[in-house]
Amino acid sequence: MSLLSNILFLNNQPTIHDIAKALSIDSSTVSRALNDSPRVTKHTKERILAKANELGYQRNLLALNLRKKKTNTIGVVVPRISRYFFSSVIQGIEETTYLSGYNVIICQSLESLDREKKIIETLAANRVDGLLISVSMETSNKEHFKVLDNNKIPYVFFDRHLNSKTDSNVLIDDFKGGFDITEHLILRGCQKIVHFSGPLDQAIYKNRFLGYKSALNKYGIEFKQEYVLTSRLMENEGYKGVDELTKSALVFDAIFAANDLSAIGAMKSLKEKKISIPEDVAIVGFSNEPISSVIEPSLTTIDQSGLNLGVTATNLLFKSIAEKERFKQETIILQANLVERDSTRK
Amino acid sequence: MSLLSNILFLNNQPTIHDIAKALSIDSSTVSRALNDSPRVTKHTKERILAKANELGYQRNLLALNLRKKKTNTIGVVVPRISRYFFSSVIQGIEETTYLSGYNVIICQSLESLDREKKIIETLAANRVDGLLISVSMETSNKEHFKVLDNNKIPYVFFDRHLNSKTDSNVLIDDFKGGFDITEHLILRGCQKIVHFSGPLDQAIYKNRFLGYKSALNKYGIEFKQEYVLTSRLMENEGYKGVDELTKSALVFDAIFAANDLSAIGAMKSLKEKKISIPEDVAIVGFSNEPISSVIEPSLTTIDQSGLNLGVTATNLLFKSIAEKERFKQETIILQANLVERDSTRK
DNA sequence: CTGTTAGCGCATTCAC
DNA sequence: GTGAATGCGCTAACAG
Repeated sequence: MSLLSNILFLNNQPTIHDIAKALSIDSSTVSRALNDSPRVTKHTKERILAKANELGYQRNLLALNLRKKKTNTIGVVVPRISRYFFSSVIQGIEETTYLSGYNVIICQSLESLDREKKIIETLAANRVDGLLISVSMETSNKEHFKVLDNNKIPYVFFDRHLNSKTDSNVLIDDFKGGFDITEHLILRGCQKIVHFSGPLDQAIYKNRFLGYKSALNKYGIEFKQEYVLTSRLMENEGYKGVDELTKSALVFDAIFAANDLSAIGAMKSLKEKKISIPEDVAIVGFSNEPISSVIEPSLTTIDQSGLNLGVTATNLLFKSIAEKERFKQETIILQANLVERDSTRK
Repeated sequence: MSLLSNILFLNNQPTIHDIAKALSIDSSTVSRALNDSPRVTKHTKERILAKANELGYQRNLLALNLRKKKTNTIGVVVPRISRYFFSSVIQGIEETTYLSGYNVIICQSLESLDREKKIIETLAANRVDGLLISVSMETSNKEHFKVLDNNKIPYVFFDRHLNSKTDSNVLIDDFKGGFDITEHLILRGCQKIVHFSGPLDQAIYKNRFLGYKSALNKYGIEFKQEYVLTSRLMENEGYKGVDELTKSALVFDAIFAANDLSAIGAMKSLKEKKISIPEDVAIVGFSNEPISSVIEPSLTTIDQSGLNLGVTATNLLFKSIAEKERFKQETIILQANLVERDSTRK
């Protein structure tokens, strides 16, 4: 029999039927034993567990999930995992899911709408129980979320959202962040503040921009369009932004960059041009990238606490999953604080 | 009928049977049509597709994969996605899988053996077609890989491996890297080179260490144990390392850190202590972290090209998956080049 | 070209 | 406490 079972099991992964056959019992009993059902004798339970171990049995989650119509898995979609902000959000997500036994599938859209579409379809096809997403820079509507609605898969936007009250969102107060950071610069004596902005059909960049304008307005500083440089906020765009500024001979005494990458790029360019940042030009970024404190200790930023955001978003999603039928949409806005790295500056 | 179908489909995700019933045909025809089989009339194909669209049908990959015994998915396990090196490897992996229609599940062990075990079990239970892994710092044997062997799931180690010829590995030539970097320091006049090393039961750290020793030997410099500081190479450990060195009053003129994090930590500490790095102490890291060039333009590193590593590892895994039965183990060693960031140094 | 049948691996109802 | 039967959603062999 040992030989027979060896032949039978050689090329196939063992199933509950295999272990049932080997023990001359029914597979349903094996199933119960493996799930530690109280309706199975201790004795048979032990025999089954021993056999399962012997055969190297590993339960098939595909079959289980198909049967249960639940995967215990949530999908996470971010533009790029290499961005510190997103990996810290993921950290928060995983901490939360780990405790409740949920699994996480992490996907990167790489700022491409096409990839985002494909990812969402795949996740829906894989029947994830829910979805956490921060949309790509190319995403401005939620057509491709219909698949999720059709399949009743709940989802929560975090950080990068679509500005809709009918969605569930966990957000940073970007308006206040933009306002605070601009005010901070003004109070330090800056009057000609350049703003490196992102795509304005993206709610977060629009709100940061509006915060910027609002602060200027409060202090009676005239808003000038030429002080706003719009890009996709990649590092090289921050770099080129400074180039443009110096070439155009526009006078400026501060830069408020709408994200960390562009701030870093700007910093590099200023350094190369030997424009002394602490004295002549202040840069303020929108980030919780810790590395920035090394690059430029005087860089002031808005700390977004990705960890907290991740935890909050996951819990909101869990709530939606639990409520199942017609879950109520909800928007949570977290406050982010201005962090001045180097308080010795004037 | 429209009402009936609405009631029927309200709470459940539509299946091929639903669309078959609605069209009074068999589900197998629907299946064929959805897979664009040539054995279905154009006419019925169109009817089916229209209906599928109308119902918001989304195929269930759980069922498909269960049936086909293939998931078209590979698992990737790394210590931390936030480490630039790993996220660049992932970049390479995704580029390769994207082209062949494979999906990727990314998991973080967070340097914990326990988590690594659980992750591998989950991936095995989910029947991934293969696995790419860079082990945690706590991993020194492959007991927990038995599940994969039992289920005939091929796997390839990249970067952090277990030094076994019976595995498939895609590696960096760490010995040569350690040698090159040490030689580089010696040729620049350094004689008292401190080495920040990692757990020596990890092949990569051992090999970097052996490369270090070998270079010292070549140039007739005596190896001294007190010049080697072993830790888990986190940033704060690099920081504390320098503290220890200055406290112990050990004379040194260079540091070779076995990874980027500890190099960054060391750099910070030196900066704070106002020890002029370019003149008195040289630091050399083992990394392709691009940010380091901003932190300290004079930091020389070994460039590991994570992208290339990811591509190579994925292709090797694909080969193993294709060969299926008794795939041959293979080790590929990639060369990494020394990159001197600031060539103006003496 | 389309329908019938069977089964992937599992859990769950209903019997006994 | 255990077995028999059924079905999750899908594809593939076999008919016709």
